[in-house]
Amino acid sequence: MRIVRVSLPVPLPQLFDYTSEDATEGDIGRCIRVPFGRGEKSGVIVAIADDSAIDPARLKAVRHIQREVAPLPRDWLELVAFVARYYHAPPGEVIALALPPGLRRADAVSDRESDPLLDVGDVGRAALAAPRRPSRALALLRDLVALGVVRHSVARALPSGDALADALRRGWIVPVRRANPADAAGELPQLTAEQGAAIDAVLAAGPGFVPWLLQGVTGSGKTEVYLRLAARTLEAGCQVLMLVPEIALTPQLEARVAGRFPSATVISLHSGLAAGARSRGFVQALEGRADIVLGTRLAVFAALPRLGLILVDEEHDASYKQQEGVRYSARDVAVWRARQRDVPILLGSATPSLESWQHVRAGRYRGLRLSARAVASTLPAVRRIDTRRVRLDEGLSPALQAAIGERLARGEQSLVFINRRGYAPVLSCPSCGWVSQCPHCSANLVVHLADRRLRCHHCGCDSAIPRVCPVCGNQDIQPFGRGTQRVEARLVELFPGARVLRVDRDSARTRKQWEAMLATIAAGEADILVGTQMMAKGHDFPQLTLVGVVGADASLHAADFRAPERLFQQLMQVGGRAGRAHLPGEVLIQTEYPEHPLYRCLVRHDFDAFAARALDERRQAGFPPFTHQAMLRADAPALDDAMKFLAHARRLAQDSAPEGVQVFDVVPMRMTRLARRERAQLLVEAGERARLQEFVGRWIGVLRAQRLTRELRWQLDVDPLDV
DNA sequence: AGCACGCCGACT
DNA sequence: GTCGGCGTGCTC
Repeated sequence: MRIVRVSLPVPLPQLFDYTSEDATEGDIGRCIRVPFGRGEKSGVIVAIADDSAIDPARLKAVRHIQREVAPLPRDWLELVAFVARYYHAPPGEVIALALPPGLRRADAVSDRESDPLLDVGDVGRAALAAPRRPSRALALLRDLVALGVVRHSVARALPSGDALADALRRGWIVPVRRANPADAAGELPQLTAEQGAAIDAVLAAGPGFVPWLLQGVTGSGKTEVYLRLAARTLEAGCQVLMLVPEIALTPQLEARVAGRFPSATVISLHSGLAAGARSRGFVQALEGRADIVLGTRLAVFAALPRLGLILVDEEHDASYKQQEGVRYSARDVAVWRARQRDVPILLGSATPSLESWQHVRAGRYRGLRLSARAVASTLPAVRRIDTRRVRLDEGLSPALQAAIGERLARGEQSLVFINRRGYAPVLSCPSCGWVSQCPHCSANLVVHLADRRLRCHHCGCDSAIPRVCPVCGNQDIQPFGRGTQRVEARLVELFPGARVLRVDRDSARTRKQWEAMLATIAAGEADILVGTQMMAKGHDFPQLTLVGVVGADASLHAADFRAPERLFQQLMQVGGRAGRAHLPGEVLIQTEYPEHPLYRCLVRHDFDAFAARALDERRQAGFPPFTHQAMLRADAPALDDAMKFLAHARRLAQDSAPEGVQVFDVVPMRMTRLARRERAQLLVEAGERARLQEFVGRWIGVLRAQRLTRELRWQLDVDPLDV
């Protein structure tokens, strides 16, 4: 009789012990079902022992150990334990987030049979090409079993008759993705000198852990560098983990990777997948059958026995940070993982995060540069339009209008970038001062004229646009300010013959709509685009030669110390959309502060100067990356309750805070009210990460033991992005 | 987190 | 006399 130590998805920091007749060390890492309280739960075995600190009478027996799937390897359990430790989350919660939900259930075999977990590989492809006579199919299936391509249990479970076709229809057997013949036949693009140098540098450094930051301007061919390095990794028999910010926005990348490696198994992992597909992909990675795992932040938790290289594309992107539950940064976890597994990691971006940039300056990461565009000859010309002394027409300056007119005459595309969707950010009554406030949030309801609604962009609540002022009855209520819809409407009036296309979260709600829009733009069936930051993310629009930036000044004076970094990144990314292929691009930035250093750096495409300056400011102000932060947030229906809890937490912190750890004041959050709850926060900061970690660990332990009033909730955010 | 137990107000 | 509110406490 042995003791199995189990991590369960409950918000408790400890492990739970159970008895088992037959458990062995080989079961460590296996999914398990155990009785828990009145019911039953699934977890993961993290250790096997001979005795337990718990009274033997209280120990319950294991229900079922999932032995059909390979156990999760040690390094995966260590990774999960690290994330739990670093982000101060219960280990079981981290496992719940890292494992596909379908897999964790660990039910009996019947469950697995409905799950398509198999991949027929090369042999399977041959089998599928064979005539589909039932007897022949069954014989082939027997061969596949013999070759170890298909599992016995599943092969046995197949009904007789047209077995193979049936298995395929039910998804028990999944054919390997067909190679894109065009890509496989086509020659590889010629590398630029810089691309070649970057690849050589990474290869020369060998297979061990080296963190690289690849800084490459838009269009410089970062993806080609990733693909060449991936190819070398595959040749060496290793797996590649490639993280991207949002897979929905990058359908071409998926196709490009799959097309480039026709004989490799490429799987994608993201939250949009159906349970079966996600489990299947995870198991393929875990059993070493997947060669390339391409995915969003959750893919950083894929188990990869042959891992040889990690790639993080657009490493500065905020979507790598999970903003609820366990608030981990997939980019940071990826770096830890590369070190743990002693493999190289390449972080790529045109506009690196200041954190990664500072790592290069300090010599902790090695820098690589791609400063020349691989296809177009030059970077776009960036110009400022001083809007202090010009008359704007719905936000559009005469110079921008003229530039759009020129593009129309030449048959080229223009993009007006305005990072605010809807028609106008607020509806207001000029006579009594009423504004359209959200009843649940400290935010204004945005006017959506397209579907005649007032909508809150934070809680989603929605109401009809009133005809008269709800307070004084004034009939002359006005939308103030402007968003994409309003600019779109004006552009239609100004350029009657032009095809104006609005691209924002409202017009491209689904992946299908988004892809349709990309196709429309690529086919040249739109002349003027009006778009939000959706348009800034890595897409090539060969006919786009003008980007006009409207309303950027707003973020110049934002309270958040990261606002300038985000603005610069965004403008550089969206500017990069202009002028690829053979047409030179132009970026026009409307501003009332043409001499602002941020814009001056932008005009020169000088990320380095911007970063150096921003980092100096951060050093002087004592902000990250020169200090390390953890944020405690609380929310309740009434602000006072949240503030009181945090004040209590603050007293506890001050009692135990060591030297070098600074505890700030409790303050309401900038957007205090969100969805009927009021929120406050408490910042803790330290010069040394380890010191902060150690202190926060003890502090959170004490906080967990506090009893709370019913409606109060709190969470901890290590390395918060918004402060 | 669930999910029990447990002790006080408005209903068949 | 009961249904049901959510405070409190436990889960190997």
